Amino acid sequence: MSVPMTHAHHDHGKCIQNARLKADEYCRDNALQLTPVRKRVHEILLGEHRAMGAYDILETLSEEGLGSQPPAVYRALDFLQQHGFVHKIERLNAFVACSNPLSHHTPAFLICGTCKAVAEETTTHDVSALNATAAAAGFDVDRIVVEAVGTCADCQDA
Amino acid sequence: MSVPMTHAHHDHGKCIQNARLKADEYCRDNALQLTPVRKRVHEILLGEHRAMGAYDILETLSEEGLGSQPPAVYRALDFLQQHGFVHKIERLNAFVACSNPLSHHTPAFLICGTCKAVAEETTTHDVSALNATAAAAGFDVDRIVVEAVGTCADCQDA
DNA sequence: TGTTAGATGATATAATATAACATATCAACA
DNA sequence: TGTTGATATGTTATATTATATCATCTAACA
Repeated sequence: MSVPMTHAHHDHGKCIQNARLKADEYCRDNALQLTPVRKRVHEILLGEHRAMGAYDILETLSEEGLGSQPPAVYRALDFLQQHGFVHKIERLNAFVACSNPLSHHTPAFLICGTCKAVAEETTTHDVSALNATAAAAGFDVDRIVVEAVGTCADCQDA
Repeated sequence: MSVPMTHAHHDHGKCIQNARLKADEYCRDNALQLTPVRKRVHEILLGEHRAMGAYDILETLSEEGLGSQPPAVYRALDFLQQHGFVHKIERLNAFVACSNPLSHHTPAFLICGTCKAVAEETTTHDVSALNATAAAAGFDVDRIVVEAVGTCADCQDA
């Protein structure tokens, strides 16, 4: 599994630090503005390591004086998604930090319906199979979403 | 491709008729109530052959005196989803009639971002790959959502 | 006939997301 | 220097999607 479900299974601090550095570097190299709001939204998501609703994020931003209205957070999320630092979990209308940024992958998510933890997997041949079907139909694929909803190991135990 | 993107490519009337009969039969056999609202919602979705928002469906229901408030349509949709006659397209917060009901499949959808047409594919080994990964992580999968967003052949031509 | 289970009616509100327009910042360049 | 253009943010309002809650109805059946 590329990313464990819980914090206990990996060095969370290191993982966050790494993601932050990658974002910094990428934005510098590509003349993108990693503004305070954008940076902070990224950090908040990295810190949680699970799917968060836009309004949950907004609450934190608001407390910190970084914006109090929905557009603030949605704009930051758009930016982060666009550049691959954040994924939207369609099933939950919520967002997670990408655990493997800058790799242009098609992610698959394991979403725990109980605790909302989200594990990001890298898809393998599955996507190419769908791509082939699509191509046969003359369908031009932009983006593929793969989401599995279920129960994570921790929640099964409990 | 299991289902063409447009009406022109298949006998739409037959396809609708078949789906209706299956629903009738299944509900009769399982002592489920295929009430007028439920039946009508199913028909509306079958007739469109693309993803529709709950409030679009509600508008039609309302005109026909079958219910004027959101719960009416959401309840019908819940019922139809639960029994496999309708799928929710998470990406669009919209609903489509299942094109292959009663087969307990894990569908994959090709969603045209332009015309909202939705083609339902049957997934192949892709899902089992994800299931294997999930199992390795001790994750118990309930349901898998596979959605590809892009442009259908018709919209590319135009 | 009373009870119950499933369905619907009705009211209210929650949760998610965007439109539209104003303002600010800052770098490029005439 | 001052203007312009591109990008980001502020602000107000509203659109869109979805659910909670409680009342009522109806048919089956003990």
